[in-house]
Amino acid sequence: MEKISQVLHDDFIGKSVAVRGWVYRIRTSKKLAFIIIRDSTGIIQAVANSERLSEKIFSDLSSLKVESSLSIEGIVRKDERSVAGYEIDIVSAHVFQNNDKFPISRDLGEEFLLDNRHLWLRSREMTAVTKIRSTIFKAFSDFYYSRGFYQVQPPLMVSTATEGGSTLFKVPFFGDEVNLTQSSQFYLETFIFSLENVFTISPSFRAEKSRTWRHLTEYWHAEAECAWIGNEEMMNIEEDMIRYIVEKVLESNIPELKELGRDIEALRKATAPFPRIRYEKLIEMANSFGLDLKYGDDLGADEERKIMVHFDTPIFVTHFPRELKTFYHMPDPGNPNVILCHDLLAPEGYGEIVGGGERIWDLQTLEQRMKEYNLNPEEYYWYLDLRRYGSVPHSGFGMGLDRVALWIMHLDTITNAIPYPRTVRRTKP
RNA sequence: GCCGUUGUAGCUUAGCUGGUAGAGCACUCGGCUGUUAACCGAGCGGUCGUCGGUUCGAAUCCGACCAGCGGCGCCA
Repeated sequence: MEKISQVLHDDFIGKSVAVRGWVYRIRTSKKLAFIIIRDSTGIIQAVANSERLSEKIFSDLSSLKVESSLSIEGIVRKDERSVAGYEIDIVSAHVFQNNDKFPISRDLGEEFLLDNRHLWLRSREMTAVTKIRSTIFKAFSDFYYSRGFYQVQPPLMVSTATEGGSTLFKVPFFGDEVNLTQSSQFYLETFIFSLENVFTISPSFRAEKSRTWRHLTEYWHAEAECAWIGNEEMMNIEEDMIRYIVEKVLESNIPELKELGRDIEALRKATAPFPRIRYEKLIEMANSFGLDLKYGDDLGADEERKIMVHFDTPIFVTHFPRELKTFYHMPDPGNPNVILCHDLLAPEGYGEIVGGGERIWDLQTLEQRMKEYNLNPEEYYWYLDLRRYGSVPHSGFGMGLDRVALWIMHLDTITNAIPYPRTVRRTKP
């Protein structure tokens, strides 16, 4: 039994092969049936010729419908007339299931395809998306393993908030209540005292009623935390990591990128060095692009889009004003009104994909900041304990892998970048 | 939380100023072809989101309700 992509080579010409898969397209006539068969590796055209097959087999094959499953044996021929350039003359066939009409045909609406995502998953587009995601997820882990990081598994059910309490999902818990995690950062920080450098890929949940092209309520959060390093060094590592992911996709997924119509040269440009721009400089720059921002304004989706069409690579934006970020960020010793943090904005208008920076590691400063944010120190006793026993400078980041996938594939909405999107209005299929 | 929009066959849709519905895809049958999202002919398939109102007459106008979609904010 061969995989279809294997068969698409001159080595197989004239040889007998067996492939199995699903009917991708079928066209029939009295004497011939053209069946395009799909498996996980690709598509190939097979021809059933009534003169060479028994009447039974020919009529069985002719009556197949899209997505029927079968296996065939036949002789490979090079043929310009076939979609993939090669063709199999069917000698024998076995039909596993000749199904009823497949619900998905052409000219379909976005909503219908989302309702039928379990079936649409078989489409060439979704196959390309899921293959590229696989590369991205693997590349992320591989990168950190190669740097000597440990992968850790934080809890998903938690009793404390990381960002704001209003966006937490509450889940019943033995008569009590627990939250679904929004970020594993605090737990990752607990690991650095034994492992120093750690990462995780785990889901995060946000109960924000966001209805935008780049928000999911359940998304794949890639996070890392490193002992002994500061904001600058953290950015160096992230830059290498992003570049590694893009390179791996370019190495492994050119056919899939083409399938999605991705401008591959534009993606290749993203592997150049990433500019680092201080927040206040970025405001000036944005205004020179025609925006109207003042110091202290946060960057909205429109602003990020308008800024990022001017860059080929992602850019780091650093030194945000304190008020724009949450409590655990380290103030800049040179200017305590700004913090040692960074956002990474993806090019081609995609905007924020990473948020990170140096963490406050001094107990007093952290306690004071928590007071300013009205957080109860008792709930965070374990987080504060980290600053009591052998505290060290450290930095980390969180990256939305689905957003990275969205940008790398140049799709128009995040729901197309994940197989089963969970949004404020969708939990099916 | 705010703003905007849509609801007509399984799916994608046409239907302007009111005269009780047309098409493409899918499916079935037939024809034809080395076909490429094939093509040609026929068939199947719709109480036009729901309820109420105006009218001789409502998919079309009005009202209420229901459901869906898009964008912003929030963030990754």
